[in-house]
Amino acid sequence: MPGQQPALTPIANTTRRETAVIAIRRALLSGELKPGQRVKETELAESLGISRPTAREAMNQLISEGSLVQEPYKGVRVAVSSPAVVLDVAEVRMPLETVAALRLARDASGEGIARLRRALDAHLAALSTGDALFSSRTHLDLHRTVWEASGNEMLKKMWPLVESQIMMALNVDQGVFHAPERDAELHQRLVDVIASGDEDAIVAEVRAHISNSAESVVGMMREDVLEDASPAR
Amino acid sequence: MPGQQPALTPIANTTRRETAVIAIRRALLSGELKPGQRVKETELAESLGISRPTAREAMNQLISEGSLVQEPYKGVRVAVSSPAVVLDVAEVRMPLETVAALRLARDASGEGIARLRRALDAHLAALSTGDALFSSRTHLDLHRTVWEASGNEMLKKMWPLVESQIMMALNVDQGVFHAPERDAELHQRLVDVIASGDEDAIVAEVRAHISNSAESVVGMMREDVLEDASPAR
DNA sequence: CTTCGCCAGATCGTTTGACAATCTGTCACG
DNA sequence: CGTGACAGATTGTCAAACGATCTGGCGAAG
Repeated sequence: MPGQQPALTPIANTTRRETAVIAIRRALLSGELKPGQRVKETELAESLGISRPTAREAMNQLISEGSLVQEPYKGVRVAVSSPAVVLDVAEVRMPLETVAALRLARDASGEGIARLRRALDAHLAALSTGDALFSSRTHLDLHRTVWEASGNEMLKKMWPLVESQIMMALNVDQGVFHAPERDAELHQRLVDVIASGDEDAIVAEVRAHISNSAESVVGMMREDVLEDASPAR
Repeated sequence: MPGQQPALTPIANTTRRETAVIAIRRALLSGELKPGQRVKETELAESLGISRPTAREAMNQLISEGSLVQEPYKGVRVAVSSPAVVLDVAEVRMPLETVAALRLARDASGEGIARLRRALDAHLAALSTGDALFSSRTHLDLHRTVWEASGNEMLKKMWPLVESQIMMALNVDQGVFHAPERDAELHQRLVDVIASGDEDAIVAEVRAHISNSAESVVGMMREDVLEDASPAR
């Protein structure tokens, strides 16, 4: 692993299906597609200006990632999270993101940490714009960098599943309360601890980061239930 | 969670796509489809007696699970494992399967342990038939039971990704050496330790089970490379 | 009033057929 | 030998049609 990016990278084919997947993801992240909402092939195809089979393929991909949920013959809906699921995700994320972070910390080339620093810079910049949608994306990018830069192929394969769950949690976060300064501090600290190489500290920080985040989201969800009669929702 | 299975369960629709997925999985597990082998839509459709789009959907699902690998416009191949990947999978499996096993052990209803016992019985019975393919399937069933009976929704979602990697490892195992008695002993012990409720022992046993299995497969792969000139391959 | 059966409409699942897009290999020419 | 053109193979996409399934509404019977 030479740890250097080639100056010229191959131009990748982008299929219309992939473009559709990206568009749907954007709609999910922005809240245009809402939890529980019905997603019909024909409508989606028309909205995106693609054929129905292509829409279907894009939907199938997001179904496999967990952002959409399908029942045969009954259609597709946007996945809905719940406090129990958020806690399940956190339970799985803690050990996995710890594995990833430890691999980053142990990588003598420092390439992974450098990538993580860049992702942090981007996230901090996004937070300072006050644009919640933009910073949600950089937030996801930051965590994805932890998983991908770990170099563990299995973690890379698993990331899309995890991302879709985090995306749902971020939607809850955005919808209720947003604290950019707090977010910046937490992620700055996470990256600093990983870069420190102190493995015990990394284990503890990753755990706390994820656990606190999940508890926060669960708390917001439970407040949502209490004020479910709100006309704004 | 009442912990009881209803006497009558809804009749599930099985789409042709799902039937095709199952058939392809069987071909992968049996070795009919070999690592690195090209899988063409038109041929697969003809072999399975389905239309090309349906074959395409089945393939896409297996691509998302990791059993098949796709490059746009260049086609699909059966995924190939490698020592590095096997070790990556083990690194991820150890904490996750530990989480699952601990949840099983902590479940006061004992339902998960009962399911696991049933899966073990099935696996032991399969091993005693001497049919390697059949026992590969029950082996996968047993580990899938650990993940699914844990009750963690995220683990359930992740299982297909893990299963496809284990399936590749089992193919290596079958192709080289098979030790039913050893297999039976290892899985009997794993289940017994989980059922014992001794959490430290569970952590250690799951770790050893997965780690030793991975090292064994890696060893076989490396022997394969050494004798790669063998005409039987 | 309740329950059941029937039917229509909507949508998903699948098939057929065609064409566009891309890749790969071969051949001819400079 | 290198380059460009072309053909063939396969994938990606589209259009259209039909089969399969589900859901809701309505009328009839008890």
